[in-house]
Amino acid sequence: MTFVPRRDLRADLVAAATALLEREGSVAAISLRGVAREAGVSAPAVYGHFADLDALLDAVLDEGFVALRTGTRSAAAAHEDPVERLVAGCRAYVEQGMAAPARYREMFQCRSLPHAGPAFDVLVDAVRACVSAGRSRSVDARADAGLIWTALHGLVTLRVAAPHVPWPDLDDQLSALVERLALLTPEETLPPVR
Amino acid sequence: MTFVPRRDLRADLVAAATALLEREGSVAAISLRGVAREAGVSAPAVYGHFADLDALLDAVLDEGFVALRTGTRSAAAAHEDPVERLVAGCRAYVEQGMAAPARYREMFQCRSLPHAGPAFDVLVDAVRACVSAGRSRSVDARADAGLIWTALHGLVTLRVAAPHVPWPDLDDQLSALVERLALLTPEETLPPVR
DNA sequence: TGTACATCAGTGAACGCGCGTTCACTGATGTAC
DNA sequence: TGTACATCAGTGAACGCGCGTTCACTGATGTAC
Repeated sequence: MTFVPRRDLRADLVAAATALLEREGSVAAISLRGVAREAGVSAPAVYGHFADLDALLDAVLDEGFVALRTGTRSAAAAHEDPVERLVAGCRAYVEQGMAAPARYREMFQCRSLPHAGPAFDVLVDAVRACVSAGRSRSVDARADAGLIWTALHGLVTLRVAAPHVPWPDLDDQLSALVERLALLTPEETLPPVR
Repeated sequence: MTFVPRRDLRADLVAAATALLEREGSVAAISLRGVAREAGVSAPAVYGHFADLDALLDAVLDEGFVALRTGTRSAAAAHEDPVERLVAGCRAYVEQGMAAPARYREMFQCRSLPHAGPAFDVLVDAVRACVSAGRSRSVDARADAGLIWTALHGLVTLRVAAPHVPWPDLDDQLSALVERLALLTPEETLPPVR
């Protein structure tokens, strides 16, 4: 029995394609030969692990969805207060997106967004928790969660697209967006709903 | 003197590339030969009007910026009330973006966004007009305009990216975003600032 | 322990294809006389 | 009005290139005896 696998070429290929994606800025600029070159392997070697280039790129984007989901979940889980949970989750979403902007953009392009539904429900629940705690005036948590997602998506993509614009502090923008769109109220204003 | 120019191949090429862009979904999928084919002309004919494919694509995106600017300006100009102006301009922005989604996306990708500055100032002024009329509680019009732009950008790109999601009514979302992010107040609540 | 063999991940050469770009050309349009 | 010519937008053939994909292969690893 060997505990030292020589190499996980499949993972290396996904990593190479991910690096290439950020360097080139678009999946359309990525070639199977280019990924193989980046991974230090011959082009036909790719076929041992993926049916074709599309399957490899699918794996890259799937990894992005996993990172987005686990990142936001663990960030939210680190807080007890529902408002802090909501804001922390949103911040993690933006950070995950901006950490790999080209991958983030491609994830939301021409795909069925298979992971979107459950992830969005988590956001809706986070808003509902704020309402239950008397910290949000929202009367339609699902609709307001949609506004928040929209704004977070805009925050990631617009900042990455226009890096030369003198943007305000990211955290200030994020806090303002979440506070206003989730209709958050100062902690002391409203008593919890009975 | 002839008033019937036989054909404006330059305009035809830009139109062909624009159509191709929406069909393919990405500038990276567009080839010089493909554009020439779409325009019914040989590939070398392109060189009579553009230095290369990049110059042609620049013309396509420039046309997009012009459409975005003129569309929002004329929509805003149709209203007297500052809140109506702001909302109408924002709605026109979203409509222009969604009318040519692939072009819109590419406009905000890897480019210096040359037209962004002045266009953004128009938005800032629109928010300021609401403040002056006592219709907005904003204390930082520039920052709040940044939030609005962010949200509008997210609205266009997220809806286009996730068409299968059962989105709420576009106008409802747009109104809610602008109202909350521009800190608009009901007309009768505040008297105009003196 | 040593030898023969099966397995299989990765290689290198080859293919056909569409690409960007060049070049000499053609043929319609406009002008000079 | 008619003829000769200059202009110039667009053509078709050709080039070299990187691509995706195939194929027979190689050589290291693990197993059977």
